[in-house]
Amino acid sequence: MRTYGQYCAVAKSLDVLGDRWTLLIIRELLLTHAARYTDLRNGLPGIATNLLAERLRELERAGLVAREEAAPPIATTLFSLTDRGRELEPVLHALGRWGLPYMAGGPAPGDAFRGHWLSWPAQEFLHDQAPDGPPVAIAVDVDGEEFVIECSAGAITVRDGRAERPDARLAGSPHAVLAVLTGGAQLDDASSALGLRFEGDREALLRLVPSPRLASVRP
Amino acid sequence: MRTYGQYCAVAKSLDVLGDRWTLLIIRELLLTHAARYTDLRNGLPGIATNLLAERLRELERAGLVAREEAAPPIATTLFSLTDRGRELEPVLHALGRWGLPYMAGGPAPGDAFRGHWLSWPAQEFLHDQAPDGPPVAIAVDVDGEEFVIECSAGAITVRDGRAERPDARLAGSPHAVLAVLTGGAQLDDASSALGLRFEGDREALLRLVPSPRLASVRP
DNA sequence: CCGCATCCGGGGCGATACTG
DNA sequence: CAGTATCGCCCCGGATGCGG
Repeated sequence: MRTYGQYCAVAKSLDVLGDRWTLLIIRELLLTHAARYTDLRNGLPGIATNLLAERLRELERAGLVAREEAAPPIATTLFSLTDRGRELEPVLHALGRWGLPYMAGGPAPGDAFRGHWLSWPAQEFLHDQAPDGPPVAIAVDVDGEEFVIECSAGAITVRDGRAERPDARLAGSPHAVLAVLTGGAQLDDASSALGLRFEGDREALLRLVPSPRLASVRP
Repeated sequence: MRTYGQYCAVAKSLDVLGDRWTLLIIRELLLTHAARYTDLRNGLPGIATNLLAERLRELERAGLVAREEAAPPIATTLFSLTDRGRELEPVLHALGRWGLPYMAGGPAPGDAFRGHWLSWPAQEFLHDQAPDGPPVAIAVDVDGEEFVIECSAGAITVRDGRAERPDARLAGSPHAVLAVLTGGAQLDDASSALGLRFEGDREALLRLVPSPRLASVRP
């Protein structure tokens, strides 16, 4: 990117991050911790393959991304954030929170969606309201992509994949699941109005779901 | 800007903010509260005038910027942020904090500088360590641009212009002043190594300057 | 298959000139 | 003062090819 040529911290940040797709690549690496080139392509629908390669090179040169060549039997390349790259988490969180209102109406026609994009709002908005209770696991199925929200002793973790024996199952559109996760819709309202499907232990979910707040995604 | 077409809050934010110069225009409006077109041009050295006009139109359409035509005797246009635009303050703060390390070496050759760009670090890093003390005012002169840091009853305010009877005067390069404001350099070190000039009540400044911390700009 | 490199068309961007 | 007009150029998007 052409530099702004300004002795200002915001401009200096944008000199590094301002190129198209750069911050979304950071998003993917923050959400996945370590990803192959193909994983990144899949998490960034719409990116041109040459741009992804070029951005990764630039981010490596800037010291935000590390490239790890796996041992011969595996023969693949893993991309991950350096410490300096992980320091961008507050920036991505601020951007995500500011953009939440644009999610309210549901996806625009043609919008792509990936299940793991919801792991940020799950981490950010859910809180364990009964830290002394037993651990719970909630399986989430969004447009066929599945992940698991686990809660134990006050800590929330989100991981990809299927749960073995979840306490509850949540399934529906991205919009419906997001509305429930951010506290913008009550479970029953989302079921009737947004087609959300819920089964299992109702208490397990209600333990985590926040009360409605300003930053939420309302139906 | 061409939309990313992703149902993700970060991507939706970047659909609005991702164009070149857009976030720097927001920076100017956050720092100046209300600015004329010419003020914005002056605070954004390097921008092409057609781009500034186009960005302002887009930001107005997006509901982030309001254009106010002053009454006939004044005959000028004022641009300011809407409430929604001001909600970007956390985003700009996060970007500024992340970019601080890039300021450590001083300006790159050819870098432009404007005095009011320092008002953010002044607000962010200075704290009144003696809220019960008398009000103080410190005049700052950076490359000929002047502003005033005022402190009263624990609150820090920064404004452009000259102080009538400041308790202290601080003058020097952007790099030197920034290093002192962020706590990266002690006053004496900055004087000897960075050519900082200081006169007046030393206690007035030491009351505000933070102790060295990680996010500071070191010489 | 994975991780790119190359090629090409179109549009965003940069610089300057000009205007009510 | 607050823009519009114009014109290269380079970044970006989309497709294809290619070595390990």
